[in-house]
Amino acid sequence: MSRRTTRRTETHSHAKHQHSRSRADESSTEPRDASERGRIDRRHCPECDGRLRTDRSRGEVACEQCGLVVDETILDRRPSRQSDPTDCQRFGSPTTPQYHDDGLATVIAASDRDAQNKRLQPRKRRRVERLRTWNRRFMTRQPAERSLQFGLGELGRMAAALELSDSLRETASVIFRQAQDAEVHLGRSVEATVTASLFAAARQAGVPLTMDEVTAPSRVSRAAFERAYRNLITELSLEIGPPDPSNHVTRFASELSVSERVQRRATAVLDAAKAQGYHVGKHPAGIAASAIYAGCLLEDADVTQADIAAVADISTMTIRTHYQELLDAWRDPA
DNA sequence: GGGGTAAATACTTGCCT
DNA sequence: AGGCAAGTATTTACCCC
Repeated sequence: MSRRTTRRTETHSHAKHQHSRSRADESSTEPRDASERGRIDRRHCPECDGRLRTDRSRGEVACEQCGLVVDETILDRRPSRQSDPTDCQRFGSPTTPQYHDDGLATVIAASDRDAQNKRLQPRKRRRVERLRTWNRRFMTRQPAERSLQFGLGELGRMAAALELSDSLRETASVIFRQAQDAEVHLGRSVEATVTASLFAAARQAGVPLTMDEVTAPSRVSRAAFERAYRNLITELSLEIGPPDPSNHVTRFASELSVSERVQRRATAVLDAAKAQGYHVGKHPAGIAASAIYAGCLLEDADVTQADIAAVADISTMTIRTHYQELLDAWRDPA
């Protein structure tokens, strides 16, 4: 993996920034920049507050000061080779970590015609057939390459079954490749590692996905998955925080159609509690639901514990056990 | 409906074989 | 890889205000 990814792994917590920002970049309609170094971004680095620079040729937004890559999925909007035949730097499709050969396969066409679309001579045809066979064999010859190909295929299948975003799938692909490089799954099921990569990517991106949900479309047992996940975390030393209840707050709030003020209160209460680590080891949905209830009390909203418990799929008792402590944490920040 | 207690159950973790 | 025990969190049943 490149130096860029190294920097990224150290700052896993910025995964969220990548996702939220890439969309903004793709939809950007600002004029192209002619300079080679790229233009200065309006935004600032989330880590050191330095200036961000967009480098179209590399397809990334990076901090000038500390080098943190905030986004490496932006579109290259320079003119394509079609509009400038002399520009050999840009040709073919963009590369993607989702395929074992980065999407840059050399494929010998299946038809028996040459570039001028003329039929090949029989002798030449046999030769092309032989080349085709060997090309196919070489592409997936090494076992590692084969399991990579299989794994990424599985990953795509599961991501589709779980209806996950493309960016999440890309993150999972990168994690799976790192696992492959580190030989995490030697002697273990590739599928378990795939499932674990997907789950790790979801956790990093703050996507509320439970262990049961990821293992559902997978053919591995829950126990095998858990082993693979633990191995993945330790071997790649991924830093993954406890599941973040904040993601649930937004969802529950909209399902309950509570006011904007209530939601803001709930978020504030939750942030205070998170700062004190209150949420660690507790059911994220339970904490989120309790924060909403606290928000409703503070704003005098007419929502019962039972209403919230129903949308959060938890018991009213859980709300009662948490909301007082959440309010205490909010009133008396550490 | 809100608030509580006690017991049952679920889940995690560490340890052992 | 599986079983067990201990600890913690959550749920259920039930009560009172």
